[in-house]
Amino acid sequence: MKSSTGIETKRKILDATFQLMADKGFDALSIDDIMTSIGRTKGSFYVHFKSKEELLYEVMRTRLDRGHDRMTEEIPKELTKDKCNVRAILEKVIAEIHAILGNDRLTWAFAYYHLLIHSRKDEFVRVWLEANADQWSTFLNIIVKRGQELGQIRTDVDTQTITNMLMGIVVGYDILFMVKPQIDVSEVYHIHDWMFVNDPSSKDE
Amino acid sequence: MKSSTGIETKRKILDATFQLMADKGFDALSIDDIMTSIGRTKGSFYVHFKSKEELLYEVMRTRLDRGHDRMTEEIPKELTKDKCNVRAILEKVIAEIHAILGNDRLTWAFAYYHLLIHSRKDEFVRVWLEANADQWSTFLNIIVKRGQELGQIRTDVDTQTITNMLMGIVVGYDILFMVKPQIDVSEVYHIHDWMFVNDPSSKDE
Amino acid sequence: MKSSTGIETKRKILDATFQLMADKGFDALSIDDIMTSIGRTKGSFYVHFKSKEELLYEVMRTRLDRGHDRMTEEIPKELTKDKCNVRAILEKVIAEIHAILGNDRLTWAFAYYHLLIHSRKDEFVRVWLEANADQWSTFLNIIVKRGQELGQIRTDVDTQTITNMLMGIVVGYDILFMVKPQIDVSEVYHIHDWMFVNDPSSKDE
Amino acid sequence: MKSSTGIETKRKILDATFQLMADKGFDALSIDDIMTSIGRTKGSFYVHFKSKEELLYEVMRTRLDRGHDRMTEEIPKELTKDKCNVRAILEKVIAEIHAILGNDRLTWAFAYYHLLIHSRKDEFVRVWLEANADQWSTFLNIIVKRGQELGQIRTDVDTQTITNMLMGIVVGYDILFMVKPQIDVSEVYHIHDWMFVNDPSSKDE
DNA sequence: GATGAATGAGAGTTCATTCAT
DNA sequence: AATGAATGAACTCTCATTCAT
Repeated sequence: MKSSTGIETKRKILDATFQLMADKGFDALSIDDIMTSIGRTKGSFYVHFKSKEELLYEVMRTRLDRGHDRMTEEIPKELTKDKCNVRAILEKVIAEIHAILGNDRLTWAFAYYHLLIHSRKDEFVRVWLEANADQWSTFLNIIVKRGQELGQIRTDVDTQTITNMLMGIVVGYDILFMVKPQIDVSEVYHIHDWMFVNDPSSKDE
Repeated sequence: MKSSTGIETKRKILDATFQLMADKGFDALSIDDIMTSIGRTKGSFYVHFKSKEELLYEVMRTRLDRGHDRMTEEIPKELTKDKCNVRAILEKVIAEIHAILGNDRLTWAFAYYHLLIHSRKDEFVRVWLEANADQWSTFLNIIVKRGQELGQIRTDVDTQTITNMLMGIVVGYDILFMVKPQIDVSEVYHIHDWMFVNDPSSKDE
Repeated sequence: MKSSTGIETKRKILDATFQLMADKGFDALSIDDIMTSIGRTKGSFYVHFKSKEELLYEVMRTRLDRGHDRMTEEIPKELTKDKCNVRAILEKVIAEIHAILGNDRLTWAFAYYHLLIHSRKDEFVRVWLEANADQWSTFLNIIVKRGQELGQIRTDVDTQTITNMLMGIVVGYDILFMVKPQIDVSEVYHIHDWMFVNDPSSKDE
Repeated sequence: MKSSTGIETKRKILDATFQLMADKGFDALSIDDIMTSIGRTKGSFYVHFKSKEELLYEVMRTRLDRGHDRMTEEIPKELTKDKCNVRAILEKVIAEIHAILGNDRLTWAFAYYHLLIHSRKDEFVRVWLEANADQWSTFLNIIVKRGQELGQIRTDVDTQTITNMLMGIVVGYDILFMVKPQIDVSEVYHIHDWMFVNDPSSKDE
């Protein structure tokens, strides 16, 4: 097993790290754990990464950054349409997030909270997390504002506040889910009953 | 300072651990860190605790369990009153939580998420967290149900779902607060605009 | 073997390091080597030193700094005497150095040259070495100048140049000694035949 | 730059190693350092050398052995002349050494002392160093003896002792120069004032 | 000739834990 | 109740060396 593609091994390391991170957290995860799990030895880790820290950054870049980009292109286009259904769009967004997370939901949640904790001692991670949150906030803010303009979303609450609550409840459910995996995450859709006005087409799920 | 009450030192250790946990997390926190911070030496730690693990459990017991008890006695009494204002009660509950957290808000949040992560590898912690969540859930569920009975809280959404959303949004705001400490946590009160029906007395703060 | 005096173990580490340094050099010397040689385990090294680097500095401080101090007190007093024999004084100085080195001559030489090499990458060591050389230079310069004043040392060569040659030949012989341990280091005394003028009482050892 | 002459690359490796040795020492120098510095990769090192050890020997052979050969042919011829000026010859020898060292003086010095230290654990290096010293000693001894025969060099000191002091002071100045690069190495010529008798044409540089 | 992925031994360092004092 | 020396396992990282390509 002397030779394999560098890129392939690197990808395996990134994937394994992401999976294992959720279990033990990044700090408690040893390079030995990672490399053993992909059938390589400790020493060869450093062929692909300069340090464990670099590995973390790469995991964030390749794993957590993606997904967001996929949506920020189409959604804005749909919003500009004259007769658009903001609630439908928002549900699509959330559904797509769910799709991305898929069965890895818990893994993602743990990975994220590990980052959160890691951010305390790592400026780079802290900045990245905040930027990431800002991206989502900006993105959702656009949707909410459009909903208010079209008279579909209530206007008695400030746009940014609604955005914050939207984000808050989504991540909040993640936490509940971490504590009680049997919880029904789709309940989160009920927030729509509250933020959208006179909505005859009842929701499902 | 060679001799002091055992109980006093033990309390100091518990307090210091809680404070330091927020910064570095429980795992990254060394016994040396803790003992140095209270002016004692590493060796004497084991006079008070059998292991680092036991320390964690004691922190949870003495720090995180309390607060809850303080409320679960008075609130139910108020709820049984004929003409009670459920919204006012709920706001009192949240205000009281805020009071408990006080300036340690971030500390609490980090401590909690450390536990969350720790729960992955520690059955004891996992069970405790779930029990803790259940306590709160049960407690809030009672309030919400009473609100619905009195016609103060909307009934088109299931009692437990409203409870879950209530909890979700509260913890969700904590997360947002961890990422962006400049966020206004009191926004969370707006959820009341949504769950309570025809409420003329506008909210505050 | 759980308990011993900290100071005792620390001294053992310093001594062992000095001895072993001569063999393998400081870099090639592992902490395991040192601790095993004194019957302790690697981990306990860090009870006494913060790092391997600190160990090096302490070795320099406690080993290489001493000796010099012993002389710089008496010699100057002797020099101020009206009828002093500078050659005798100089020979005493060199004899005393030899006495300090004793059977550890090779060890000292190797330790010193390891430092020399280490100085390339360690500012602290570089500065220390230069300061150490300056001390000796200043010390010898005083002796030589006094000898010239008294008409005992030739004045056709600059004071500092004589000092430099004196130092040069002493360390030079150390090098020769490293390459060929059978060389007779006491030959170095012949330099006196050259620097001192009309000296009837010839001398070799 | 995929393919080049093997010999060319080998020479590059030898040169780079010599240069880099002075900075970090041979042990601290990694094969990666060397190969990167010449724009090749680690793996190809083993096309040219069997091991790192072999590299060291080759550096010694090709770098440190030369220079000596250049002189040992002409000088003896000059010495046999009836009316030869031994002092002039000796100065020529030293000047030539200086020329060989050139601006690499410090590099040579460090490289040499690394070897010195390396000799402790490597029989081959030890033997080579001793042979090298013997060569120089023999060579200088011939010059000194001839100077004594011609009455140009003092005879009150043993031939070999003068030779040793000559070597000692030359290498001694190298050490001083390592510690204090601002020192004037040409001072070393003053030893001639001492070993040569009634020399009217004084000399400094 | 050159590449670069992989290896495995060993480095310095940290740390929970033990125990004689 | 407190100390601090000692332990040993685990960690991140380095590096000479091998080998399929």
